[in-house]
Amino acid sequence: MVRDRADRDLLTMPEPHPWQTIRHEVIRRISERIWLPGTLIPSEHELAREFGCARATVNRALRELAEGGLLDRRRKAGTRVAVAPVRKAKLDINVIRFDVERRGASYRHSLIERRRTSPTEPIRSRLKLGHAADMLYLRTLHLADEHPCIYEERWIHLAAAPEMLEVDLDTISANEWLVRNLPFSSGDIALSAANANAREAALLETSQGQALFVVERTTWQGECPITSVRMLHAPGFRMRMTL
Amino acid sequence: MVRDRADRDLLTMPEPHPWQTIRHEVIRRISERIWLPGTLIPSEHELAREFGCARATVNRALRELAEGGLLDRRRKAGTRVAVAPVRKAKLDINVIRFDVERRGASYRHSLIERRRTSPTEPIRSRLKLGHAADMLYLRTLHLADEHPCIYEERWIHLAAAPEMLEVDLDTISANEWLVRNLPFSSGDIALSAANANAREAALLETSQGQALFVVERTTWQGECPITSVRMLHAPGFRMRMTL
DNA sequence: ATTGGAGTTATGCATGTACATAATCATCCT
DNA sequence: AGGATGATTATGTACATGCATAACTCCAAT
Repeated sequence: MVRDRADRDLLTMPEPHPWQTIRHEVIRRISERIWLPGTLIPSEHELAREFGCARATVNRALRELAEGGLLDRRRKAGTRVAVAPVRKAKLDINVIRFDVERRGASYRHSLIERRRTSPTEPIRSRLKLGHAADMLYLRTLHLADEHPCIYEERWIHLAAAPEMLEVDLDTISANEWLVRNLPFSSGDIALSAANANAREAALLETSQGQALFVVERTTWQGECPITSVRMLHAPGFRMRMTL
Repeated sequence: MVRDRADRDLLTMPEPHPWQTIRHEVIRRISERIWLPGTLIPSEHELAREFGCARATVNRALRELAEGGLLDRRRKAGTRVAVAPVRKAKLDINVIRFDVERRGASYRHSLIERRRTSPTEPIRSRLKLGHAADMLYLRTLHLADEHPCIYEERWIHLAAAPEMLEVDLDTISANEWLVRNLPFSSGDIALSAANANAREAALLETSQGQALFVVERTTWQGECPITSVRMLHAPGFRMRMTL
């Protein structure tokens, strides 16, 4: 049998499902150096026999670990402990309002500028739009407990989101409207650091030159770009994630 | 049948497996607003009938999408399109040397300081070590094509990695040695931005006050902390990921 | 010696069945 | 009416089986 209460309780508590138990046990054997990096571990068949379960159950556990980067699997070659694991960290991309409210603060946003125009060259190339396109350019300040926390500059491709012209952006932020109404199929994110210029510093109530955490995000619906946004976070912001 | 070449080729190419085809098709129906946010989608049974496959196959596709945050699933309640999707982005955490070499640059690192000492208070609390512990403190500069790209300050818990005392840190960086020899079971990461102080600016060949991208990472083996590191990235660094 | 198969083997996936579990809904009893 | 109860239903998981596919081994043919 797979379940073993005595062992179970010593580790992280409730793991009712066999495949989770197996995953946990494999992690244990790797982190306690029972199975060394680079070495072959038993085949799914053998593990299934050892744990007294079906091969599919072992497969699910090992597949998850391989996706997480801890194992290397190749057909016929078998499964080995990753030598230099490329670990995968998962980052939650949430609506800004939720992030703020989850920290127990009150949320408000303020539209600074709203302009219908065609994109600048860097934006055009980032969105892979060959010719001038009809776009909405927005500058928005997000506040937590009335303190500015994010200043964002956003381009919205009106061909992808024509309804955006009718949206009352004082009631709902473009961020939230888009997330709620245009689930995107793909996107990319770039994180970096930049010094605040005079205008940005004033908006974020800090001083010029202050290091700001920058998130740039572009989202697509298939081949069609939806929006590209640059978000400057107020000093002190930290983005957390777990491995 | 599930496969449909004509549709297939218009999207992202090779998707030989039914469950991937189904996943893709569900994404399409959501992003093209055929299935609106908040609405119930057909049950696994119905979809299995529609796609002419087993329920388990549908289940796998939907499970992946739920893990990615695009769907909300609850027993009996059924599956609905997430209203305000908390999308999950995956970030690859690689060995620094690999990252540099993958960009086509030559890698070198240089040990600036190596000291056996007990940790400062902030480090002690971050590692949840109540009393003074025996640790190794390292300062290292990582270079790409002889230009500094990362300056790191690292604490290593010697109880977790006693072999570290014997390692020749000019031959292999602590980063790489640890990844190769102590596959860890868990860790946390915090990303932020900071202004370079005089010493950091000098090491990274930039000017004081320059905004730097900061990665702080702590790793654990079960309950036992292994290492905590603060990495300052040279100006211009961007961390990319996809949704 | 190198190339080219054929055989073998481990993983990857699909299927049908079965049972567990959670949530919802209708119903019955007080 | 209101609350407890049991039926229903969709998802979550497990399992046995079978085939597909990739890659390794080894042997034979050129």
